[in-house]
Amino acid sequence: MTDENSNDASAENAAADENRLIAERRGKLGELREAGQAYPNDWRTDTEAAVLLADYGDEARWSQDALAELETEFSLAGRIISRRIMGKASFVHIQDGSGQRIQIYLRRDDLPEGVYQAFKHWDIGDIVGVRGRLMRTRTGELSLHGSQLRLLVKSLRPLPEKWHGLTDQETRYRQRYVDLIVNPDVRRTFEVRSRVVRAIRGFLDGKGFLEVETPMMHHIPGGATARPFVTHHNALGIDLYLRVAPELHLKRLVVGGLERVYEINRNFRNEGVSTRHNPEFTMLEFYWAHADYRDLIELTQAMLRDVVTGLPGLESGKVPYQGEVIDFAAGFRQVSVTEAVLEHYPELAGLDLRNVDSLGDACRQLGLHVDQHWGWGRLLMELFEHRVETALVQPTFVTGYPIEVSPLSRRNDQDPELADRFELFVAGREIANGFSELNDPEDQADRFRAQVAARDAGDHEAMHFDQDYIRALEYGMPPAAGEGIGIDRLVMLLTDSASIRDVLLFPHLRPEQ
RNA sequence: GGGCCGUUAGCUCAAUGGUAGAGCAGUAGGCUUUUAACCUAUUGGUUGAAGGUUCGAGUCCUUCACGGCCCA
Repeated sequence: MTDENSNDASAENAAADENRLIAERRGKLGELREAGQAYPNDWRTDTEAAVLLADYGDEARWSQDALAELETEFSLAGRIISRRIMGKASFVHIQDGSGQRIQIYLRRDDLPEGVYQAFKHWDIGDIVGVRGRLMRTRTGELSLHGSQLRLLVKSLRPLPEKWHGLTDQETRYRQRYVDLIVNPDVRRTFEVRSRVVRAIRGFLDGKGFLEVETPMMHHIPGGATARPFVTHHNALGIDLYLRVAPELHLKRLVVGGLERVYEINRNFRNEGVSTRHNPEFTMLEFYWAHADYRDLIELTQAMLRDVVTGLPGLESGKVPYQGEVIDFAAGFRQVSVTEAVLEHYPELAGLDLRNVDSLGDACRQLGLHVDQHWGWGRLLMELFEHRVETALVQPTFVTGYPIEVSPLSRRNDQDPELADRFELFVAGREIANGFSELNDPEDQADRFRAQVAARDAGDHEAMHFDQDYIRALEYGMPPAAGEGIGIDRLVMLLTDSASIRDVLLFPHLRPEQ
C-alpha cells in the first residue's frame, strides 16, 4: 500500500474502522488469490512440535553438534505465534496441532528464491508449513532450520497481544477458539476432561457395564426434581421436554435385563446460570442390579481413585483445589445427615430432628425460607444445605437421607422414613448421588402421586406421573442401585477450575448485542 | 431475582469534570542465532448503548445491554 492513497483509504474506512487491521490482511489475502491458490491443502506433515521436543529436546543428548550431524528433515505445519525479524534472518514460534510451540529459524539464503521476502509480510496468526533440519540455537533452544516454507492459511484477524494474552472472560468464553490458541491451560483443561471421561468408561466397561444412549427428548420429564425445557415437534404436533435426567429410561433397561448399564450424556435443566450451573451439563448415570447403595459407595470410591490417580500430576491422589488439597487416596469419610447436622449445629443438641415444629423453628431462627408444606425431612435438608455442605471439603459420603426428599430411592428396611441413599460431597459440592432403587411399583406410584400433588401446589420442579415407568416396574425390576455423577463438577475439581464455564468449551452466555 | 464491580485502539491497560494516551500488534525503513529481540519513524478511538446535568462528560446522574464476583 502506498502512502498517497492512505488518506483516502482512511476516510473511506472510517465507518469500518474496526476492520482497519483486518482490511490490511484482507489486502494481503487478495494478493495471494491473484498469485494462485490462497487456501491450499496439499502440505503434509511428518511430525509434530510435541514429538520433536520430546525426542530431541534433551540438550545433553542432542547438543548443537549432535543435531548438526542429524541430516533428517522434518515437516511441520502450525500457526505463527511470534516473530523476530532481523533483516535477512528471522526467528518464528509456531504452535501446531500438538498444542506445543517450536521455534523456526529462517534465513533468506537458505530458502528458495523470494520466499523470505514474502514471509516478511506474513502475520502472526497465519498458518504455515515448514520443512527443515533441527538445530540448537546459541541459547540452547531446539529449532527447526527452514529449507522450505509456505503460507497455508492467511489469518485475517489479529491475535491478542503476546505478553498479556486474552484475559477478558467474556471474550474467552464467546471466542473459545481464540482462547484455545493463546491460553495453553485451556487446552490442558479439556484434555483432562477427555481423560476423565475415558477413564470412567474404562473403569465401568471393566466391571461389565454396558454403555447406552437413551432419549434426550421426553414425552414425560422425570428422573430428577428440576424444571425442564420444552420444545415442540412439528410433525407430531406435540410438545416434548429435554430430559432432566436419563434415570427412568435406564431403569427400564434394567427391567429389560441390561443389569449393568451406564450413560454419559447431557442433561438440561431450566434454571439459573451460575459458576456452578449451566443449563446443559454432563452426567454419568449408571445402574447395577443385585447391588445396593453400600456397594455403590465402594464402587464410587474405587472409581474416583482410579480416575484421579490416572491423571498426569495427580498420581498421588492429592488434588489441589482453590487453595485446599483434596485427598482422593485416603478412605472417604462417611456420615449421616443427622450426624452431620448435629456436628455443625451444636445448639440443636438434644432436639428431636424428626419434629416438624422444632425443625421449622430452628430454620426460621436462622432466617431460612420455610414452606408450610414441608415435612421434617425437607426442613432437615435445609439445615444441612445451609451450613454443612460447604464444610465438606474432603470427600465425604453422606447417608441417611429422608424419604421425603428422595422420591426414587428405596425405603430403608429398618427405618421407613429414610432412604437407602448417599451423596458424595467434595470441596463443599455435591459430586455424586446414589441410592438403592425403588423397584416396588405400588410404592413408586404413590410417590409419583405425591410429586403430582406438589406440582399442583405450585412446585415446578416436581415430577410428572410416568405411567409407562410404573408399567415397566410391574414386570419386575431386579433389585438395583443407581448413581449419578456430575462430570462437569468432577472436572472442575480435577482442573482446579473455579467456574463450570471453565470446563465447558462453549458455556451458555446471553446472545451478543 | 437482589447487591457490588466492570465495559476506553485488534489485545493489555492509563487518563482532578477541561486537547483521549501508553505498551504490544500493525505500517515504512534498518539489522543473517533472536526469544517480551533491538533501533528509527508512523497509522489507528461512535470511550458498551440511549437519555440527562454542565460553558464543557471517558469521568457526575438515570435507564438499558453484556460480563465478573457474592447472595437467593
